[in-house]
Amino acid sequence: MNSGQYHRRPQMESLHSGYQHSESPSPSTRSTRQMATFNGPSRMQSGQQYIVDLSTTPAMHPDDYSLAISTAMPQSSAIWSTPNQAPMNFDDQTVNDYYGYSSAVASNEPEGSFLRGIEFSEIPRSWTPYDPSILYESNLAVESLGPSVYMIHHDDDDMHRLSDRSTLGFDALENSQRFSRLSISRSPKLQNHSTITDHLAIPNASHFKPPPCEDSDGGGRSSREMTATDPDDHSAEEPYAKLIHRALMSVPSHSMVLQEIYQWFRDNTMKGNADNKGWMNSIRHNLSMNAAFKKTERKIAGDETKKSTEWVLEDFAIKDGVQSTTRYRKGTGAKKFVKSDNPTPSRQSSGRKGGISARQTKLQRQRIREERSDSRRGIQKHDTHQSQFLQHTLNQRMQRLSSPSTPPSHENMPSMNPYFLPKAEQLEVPYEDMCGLEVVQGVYLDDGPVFTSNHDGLPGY
DNA sequence: CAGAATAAACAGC
DNA sequence: GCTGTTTATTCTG
Repeated sequence: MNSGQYHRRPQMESLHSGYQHSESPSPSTRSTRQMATFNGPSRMQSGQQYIVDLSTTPAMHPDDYSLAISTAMPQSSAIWSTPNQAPMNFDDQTVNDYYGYSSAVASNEPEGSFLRGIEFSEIPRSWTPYDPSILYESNLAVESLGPSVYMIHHDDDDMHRLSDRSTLGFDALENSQRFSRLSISRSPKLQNHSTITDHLAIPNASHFKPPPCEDSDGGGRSSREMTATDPDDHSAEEPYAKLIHRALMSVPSHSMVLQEIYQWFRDNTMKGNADNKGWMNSIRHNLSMNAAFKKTERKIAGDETKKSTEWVLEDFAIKDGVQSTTRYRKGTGAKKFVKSDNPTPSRQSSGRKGGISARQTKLQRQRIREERSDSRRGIQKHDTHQSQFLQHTLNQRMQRLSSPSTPPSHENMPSMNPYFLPKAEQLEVPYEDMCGLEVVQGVYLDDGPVFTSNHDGLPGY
C-alpha cells in the first residue's frame, strides 16, 4: 500500500478541490442567500454536492478552509447512517431502545434531530462547521468535530458573538461541557491560531469538571484529562484510545483507514512525531483491543476486487467515548492473562522499555504542569468563583435527575455498551436510581453486547 | 490493582 | 513490508 496517498492535512480536507461559490436560492429556506457549493471528497459519489450557507458566516475568509453549515436543514427524512451500517431511523424507537445511543449521539432534542435530512454519505469526511455557535444552536455533538474545526480566524464580530454566549447563564453552563470539549480537543498543531476557548468568556468551561454521568471515561482520571486544565498539553495527556477516538470523531463518517489515523496522529499529536514507529504499533494495538473500534471492509469504488479496511467507531463509542483498552479486551471481556513463570528476555525487555517510557511521560507531564501552574496563578481567584457556580449547577442537574416528575432522558441515561457499567464509586447517583436498572451483568461477544438481568433471565433493560 | 505504554511474536496478504 | 491480533512486561497513580 502506498502510504503516501493518505497524506492529506486534515485542515485542508474541509474544502474539496471542487469548491465553488455562487449566489443561489437556498432550497431549504427559499430565500436568496449567499451559498457556496462544493463537491464532496473522494469518497463521495460523483454528482453529490454540498450546500453551505454563508449567511451565517459573514466574515468567512477565502483562505480559511473552515466552512459554515446551514442551520436551516430540511426537515425531511430522519436518517442516521454510517458507511458501515444499515441506515438507522431515529423515529424507530425499537432501534434506539436497543442501544440507547443514537438519538443522544447527536442531539438533546427529544426526537433526536441531528443532521436530519442529510445522509452521512453526503457529508464530506471533514465536515467542518465554521462557527461554533452553530453547534451550540443546533445541539450538534461537539465530539464529532476534529481539531481542524477549531481553526477560526480573527474576526472581532465573531468573537464578540461568541463572547456574548457567555452571558446566557444557565443554558450556557448547561452546554459548558461542549465548550470544554472544544478546548480539550484543540490541536497542538494549531496553536498559532485563535481558538474558541481563547475567546470564550463563559465561566471558563475549560476549568469545569463535567458531571460524572457524562464523563466519557467514567473514571476520575479522565475527568482531569477532559477538563482540559491544560489544553495545550492534552495530547501528551490523552491515551491512545482517546486520541484514536478523537481522530475518528473528526470525520463525519467516524471511520478512517489506518494510514489516515497515522496521519491524524502526525498532524495532531506529539506521539505521531516520534522517531520510532512504536506509536504505530500502539495505535494498531489499541484499534485491535478496544471494542470501541470496529474493523470494516469497504469495496473501493470502481474496482470491486479491491477492498479497503476501515476502522469505525461503534455507536456507543460515538455517544459515550472510549474507555480503556486495557480494561476491555475484545471478545474476551475481562479475560485474565496468565503470567508465565519464565517470561522470555525479549518480553522482559519490552516491558521495561514501556515502563521507562511511561516514567518519562510522567516527568514530562509534571514539568508541563509546573510551568503552567506558574503562569496561571493570576486567575486562581476567578477559578474559585467558577467552581462554586459549577457546583450549584451540578446540584441542579442532579436534582432534576432524581426528580420523579422528570423521567431520565437519553442524555442522562447510562448507555448499555460493552464496556459494562461504570464503577459504582464513580457515580454520584446510582444507576438504579437514575434509570430503574436492575443489577446487570454483561458479556461482550463479537456480535455485540449480551446482558442478562438478575431475574427472569430477561434482558436487564 | 487498573490503566497505560511499549515491544514483540505471529499470521495473513 | 504492512496490517491486525495477541501476549507480555513494566511503570504509575
